[in-house]
Amino acid sequence: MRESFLSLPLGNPCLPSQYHSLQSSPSISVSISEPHSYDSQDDMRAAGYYSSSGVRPNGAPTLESPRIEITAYGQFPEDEVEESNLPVAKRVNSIVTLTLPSGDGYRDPTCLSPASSVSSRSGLSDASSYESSFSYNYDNSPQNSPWQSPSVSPKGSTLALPGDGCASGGSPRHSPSTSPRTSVTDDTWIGQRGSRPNSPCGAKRKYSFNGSGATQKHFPYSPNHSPGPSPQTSPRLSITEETWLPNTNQYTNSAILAAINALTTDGVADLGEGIPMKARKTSVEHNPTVSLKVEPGGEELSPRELCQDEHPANRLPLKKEGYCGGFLDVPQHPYSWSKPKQYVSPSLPALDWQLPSSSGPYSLQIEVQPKSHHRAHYETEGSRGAVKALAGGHPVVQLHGYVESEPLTLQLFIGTADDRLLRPHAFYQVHRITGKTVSTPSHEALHNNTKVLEIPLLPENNMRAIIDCAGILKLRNSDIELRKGETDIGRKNTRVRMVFRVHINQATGRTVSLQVASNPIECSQRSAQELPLVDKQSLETSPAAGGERMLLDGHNFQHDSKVVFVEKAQDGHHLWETEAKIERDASKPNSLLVEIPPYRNQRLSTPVHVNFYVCNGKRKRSQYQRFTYVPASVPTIKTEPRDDYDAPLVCTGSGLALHPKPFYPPQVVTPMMPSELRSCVGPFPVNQQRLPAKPSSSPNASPKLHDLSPPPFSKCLPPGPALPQSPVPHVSIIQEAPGRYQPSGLYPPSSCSSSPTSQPSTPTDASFSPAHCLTPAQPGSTSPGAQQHTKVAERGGSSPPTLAVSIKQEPQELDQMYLDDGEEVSVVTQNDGF
DNA sequence: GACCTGGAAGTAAAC
DNA sequence: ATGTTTACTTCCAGG
Repeated sequence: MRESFLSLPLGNPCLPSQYHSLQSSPSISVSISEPHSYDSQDDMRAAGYYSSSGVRPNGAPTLESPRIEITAYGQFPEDEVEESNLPVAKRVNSIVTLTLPSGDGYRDPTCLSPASSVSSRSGLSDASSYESSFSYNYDNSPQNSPWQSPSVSPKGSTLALPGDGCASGGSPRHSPSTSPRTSVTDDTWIGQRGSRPNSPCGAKRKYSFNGSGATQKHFPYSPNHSPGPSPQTSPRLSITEETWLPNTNQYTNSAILAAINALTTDGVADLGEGIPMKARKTSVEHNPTVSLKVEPGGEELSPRELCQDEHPANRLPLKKEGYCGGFLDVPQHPYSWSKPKQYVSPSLPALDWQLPSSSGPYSLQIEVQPKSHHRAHYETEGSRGAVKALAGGHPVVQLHGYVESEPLTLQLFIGTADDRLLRPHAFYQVHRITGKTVSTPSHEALHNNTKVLEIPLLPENNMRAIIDCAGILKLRNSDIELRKGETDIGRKNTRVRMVFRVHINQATGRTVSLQVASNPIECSQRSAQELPLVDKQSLETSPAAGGERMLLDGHNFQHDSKVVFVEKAQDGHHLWETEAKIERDASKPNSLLVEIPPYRNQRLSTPVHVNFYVCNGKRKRSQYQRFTYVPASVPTIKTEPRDDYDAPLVCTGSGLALHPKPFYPPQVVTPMMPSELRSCVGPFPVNQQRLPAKPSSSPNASPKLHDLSPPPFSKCLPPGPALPQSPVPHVSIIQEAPGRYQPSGLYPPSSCSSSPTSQPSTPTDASFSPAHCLTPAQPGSTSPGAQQHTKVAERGGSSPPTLAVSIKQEPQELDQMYLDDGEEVSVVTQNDGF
């Protein structure tokens, strides 16, 4: 049973001090503050992602615009938001009051579910975990994230209401079938889940049994959750909303405002946000986030349990599971955690900040990359296991250069893998895996609606962790898209990256934050089976004359696969495109032997960066891969080394370097400031810049779209350039103990500014402002633009009008989407410019 | 019996 | 407005 979730505003109690306040009611206060400090960063993040929108209204001002919207104040974006939606008072009370008895609750859950859902199962598990877990309170979050609940609930809810299932939801949605989404509010909730499900109610599905039937199946889930019958009951449900509310309270003021709206909405309805549906949903969803599970007993979390996340906002409930999971050994257990936690400072950089992978003596590296494909599981499914490594086993992450005796906490969350700056993925959440097969202890925490898995990094293990405890949960697109601030589209947005972070406290009182992102991971069943994917290319460069053969290693290559080389202008316009010859006889499902086509201009004085992709048909393209034509005199370079290219970047860590593949655009890089830097800066930049083409990068993306997009780079922040490589180190964010980040230096505030805007800061974050800026690096960074956009657009953006507009269109192809993003970028730029 | 998986049916959204 | 295709979710079943 899950039980109810309580909302936890807090999230992670762990950090007492800091967070506490939050928890208590912190939120509110927090929020307030945020505004001030608000660095954009945090907010941005928070906002961005989550709900933000609601928030914005409030404080945003500062940030302003664009991004701000998103932000809500609270860091807890989602939660907040949602919460916010609720009026504060209400919330609290509401909690009580609100409780949506069943229906809503459920729905909310749904909403939540999305996010939450994530957990949902997890949640379940969580719970268990918690239990097992022990120690830490972290969050107790009840399920962790509210999210979970949602999921469950949704269905459950539905179930519950058999008849209406939906009904319960009452809401409109109910008609589940109908268009769930439409009605955002309730429906949404309900509906959402339902959405497909809708069917549930009406649904087509056969499953249904009894009348209500439809849902029943859901139960299954619920089963997990609560089998419960009472649909309503399902813990989740209750939890959700109610929970949320309460929690919410804690959250930010802005949130409150939002909440109010939301609440008012009603719970209704919409308040004003104008964004009815989404908003509500959002709110709802958010709420979920917030909520914690209580029931279970202990699980609930005490506030303390909540983990402390950095941002208050972030802190949401966590799951705690114990280490248990694995057996293991692990010395690590609880204790270790605790220590680590210490490190965590309240003001940790928002998850969407770009951080370097190395700084000074420290270097966070992914020793073993995850496989390029990992089918994520839905809340309605059972876990599909932990992400594995290409060669078997699991990804491995290690912090080099750390000689202290204190253990640290390695954070892991699921980030985006598009062309934009790295940020938490709205449609995927990390899922904690426990069991006999798991040797690494971990526990979940929520940061602004983003689940973060915290794993101990122990000196005795050489600060090396085997990531066998992380799965990936897919949230329903309909649930996420309904969120107020969410502008991203889930459709075809199925690539993610595992993002690892570590925060190192230094004697000086500062905290060095490092981040590394893995190679992209395709998470959809279909994409994994059908889309061609290039894991490795034997050549990175070639003389303009071409003619050399390049071996591509990857997946899903077909006899009729084509390899297309493309050159795009920064603005996305196609400058050149040609199909390379493939030696069919030498090609296999996992490899293609390609003859490098001659470049359009045989007289090169400088290297020219182009892209190529493998195409299995109109809509089945791999991501863009980088390739460089060099003047005849320049020797070609073999790919593997990739580092070459990326090297600098690499440092940063994210796997960029490695990525043989696709470039991700900046994003890949993103992890680190570097990326940005890159973009802006010299060497890489160049490449990257070209890469920009990437936008199109998405191979898939239709060129056309790309074209539209403005050149990302242009936007690069000015500053960036200067820093070029060193960047990394500098990039790293250092925050003072107090919690605020200071830029290590490099980044000019200016850039920050942009970022801020773009991102919504979270309340907590606020504190950082300046420093964050750094992080934000993104902002400026070339990609930045994109990133910003991203955020803006995606998250929340309030963004600039422009962005706002753009919003979720389906990308014909993801790439395109991203490309579109590019557009956003442009917009962003504007924003930046204000 | 729980957890993983792979495969695929059913549904909704995009063309 | 309708039919087709594509992508997303939910189920099912086997290991």
